Amino acid sequence: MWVFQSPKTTLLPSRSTFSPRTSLKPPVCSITLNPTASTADNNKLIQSLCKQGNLGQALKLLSHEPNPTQHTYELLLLSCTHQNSLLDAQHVHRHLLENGFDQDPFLATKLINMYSFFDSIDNARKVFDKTQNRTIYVYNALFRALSLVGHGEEVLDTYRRMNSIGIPSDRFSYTYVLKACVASDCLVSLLNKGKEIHAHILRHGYDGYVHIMTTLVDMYAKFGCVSNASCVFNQMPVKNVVSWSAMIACYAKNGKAFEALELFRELMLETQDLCPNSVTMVSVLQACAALAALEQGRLIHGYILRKGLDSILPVISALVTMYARCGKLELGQRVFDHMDRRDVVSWNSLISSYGVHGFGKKAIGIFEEMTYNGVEPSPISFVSVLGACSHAGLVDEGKMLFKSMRGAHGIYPSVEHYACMVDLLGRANRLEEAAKIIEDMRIEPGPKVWGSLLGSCRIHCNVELAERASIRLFDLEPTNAGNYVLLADIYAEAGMWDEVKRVKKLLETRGLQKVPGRSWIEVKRKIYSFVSVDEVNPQMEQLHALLVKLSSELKEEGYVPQTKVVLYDLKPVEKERIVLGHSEKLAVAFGLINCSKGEAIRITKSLRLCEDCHSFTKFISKFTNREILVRDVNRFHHFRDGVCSCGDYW
DNA sequence: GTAGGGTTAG
Repeated sequence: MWVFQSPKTTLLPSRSTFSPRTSLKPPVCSITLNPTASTADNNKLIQSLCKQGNLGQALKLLSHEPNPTQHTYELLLLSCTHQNSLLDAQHVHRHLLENGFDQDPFLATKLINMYSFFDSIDNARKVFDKTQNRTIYVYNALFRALSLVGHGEEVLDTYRRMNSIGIPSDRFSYTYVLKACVASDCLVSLLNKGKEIHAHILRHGYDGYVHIMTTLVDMYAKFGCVSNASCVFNQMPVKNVVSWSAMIACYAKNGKAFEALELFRELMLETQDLCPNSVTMVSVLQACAALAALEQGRLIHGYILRKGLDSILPVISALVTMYARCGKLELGQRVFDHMDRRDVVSWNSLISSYGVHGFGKKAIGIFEEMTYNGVEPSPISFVSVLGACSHAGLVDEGKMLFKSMRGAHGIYPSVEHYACMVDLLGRANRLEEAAKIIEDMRIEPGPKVWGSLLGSCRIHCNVELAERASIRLFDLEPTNAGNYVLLADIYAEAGMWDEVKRVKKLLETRGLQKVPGRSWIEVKRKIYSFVSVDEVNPQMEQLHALLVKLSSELKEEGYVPQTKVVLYDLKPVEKERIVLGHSEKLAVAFGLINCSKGEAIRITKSLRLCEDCHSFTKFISKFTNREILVRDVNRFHHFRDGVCSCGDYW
């Protein structure tokens, strides 16, 4: 028997000096044979070496110790994950099998966790299969491992078998299986399974556990079931900051930014003992960005500074995006400039910020600066930079970047990337080339890709290609009203009124409705929202009167109403009345009345800006000498002195 | 011995 000793280190460092995440440099050890050392001493020494991060020496000693303990194996496995060494981990695994620990449920749990860490799900499953005494810990470890790789269905199968042999769920199992419902890579929604488990949780009296109920809120949020999520949230007997954050995130992610900000206000006003943290703030910033609520966003930024949350990377990335999406690109850039460290997400935020403002070349420049600084682009970096190329019409640059994905960065294009390319080529009126890209795709082109093509056909009024794309889209997402409306728009523009009727009939028979466009504006920290058929707003009469007056004045300046977007076969004057009532025009009129003269008018639109509103706003900006910023669903339009920053390319 | 919310795009 022998041991080795490091002359300058004590054999057993105190617990406080053990920091598994920091990669400690192994101390220089001199190995001394100690024939009298006991098994207990050796185990202690191996454990101590593991804690010091000296895995190599620990393994050397292991090979000479015939009786390692369970705890020794546990620390060895942990050390292998900290050192990121799958090979060593497998060596320890073999060793413990040979030493009679093959049926130890405690070590089986650790092994499953370890293989999960190394993304080696087959090995994790094998450990589970070979373990006969499956405690709830063993089951939970497998549930967690499978959920992490998206095998939700398998979790639920195993869970059902576990229950059928009389092993009840514990509070941990419930959180894992709820997560499994969302973490499924199969196409069938597991929402109903989630609801069943919800009922189970209530029946078994687990509805008092904050963790479980928060996971439920999150599960409903991820399925887009906002009302179910808020119902669970409202009925929670105890809520903490995580539950509040989950509900705020649910609103922010599901197009309910108003509600997200409202709930945050409630959290601040009505709970004294709960303090929002960085996670909460990220969702709140997302909500501000969605609404282009600049003043609210500034207040939140102030709060973040006061609470010292301004060094947390996700918070800063969300701040950059918030400012850019509120039309303050330069403030976003300033926040970025002040970062003392940046990750790929921070860079992506800035790239997409320049992209939505139409500065394609600048976005490419930042992308290049990022790689020059040694930050590897992620798939989202490419979505951002390709999107930026698309908005700016930089076709050649986009094609080169797309080509470099696989060649220079080893990233295989996903559906999103193909959709960007189709958009890039389609917008530039290279529709056949866009269609060819789809033909040559090695993966199944999903609705995003066909949707991009249809959108481009709408811009360039290509009926034949639009019909081809629509056939696929109606099949892939039969309930998306937007696709039918796009096709009807194209027919209307081509004057094919019978076809317009046919598509509208199709919409009707399928029980779908056109989602009305909505525009909103923030004035003195309050957000005002408009739809074209709004009769509730008390200022509506005044707004209409102003628009009629402006329209006739602008006509003298050369404005010609573009009425081809109206999906009805009406007289020109009626069509003109309809486009004059578009929600963004109402918001512009509201801004003209309620914003002070030197202040820019900032408007957000839920759909793509129509050609008439675009032309109208250009004239307005010159005629009234006002700066008007409109963010539509794709990008920013910055109107000044009769010109738009998009160069009429959008 | 295990658990809950978040960053960028679309």
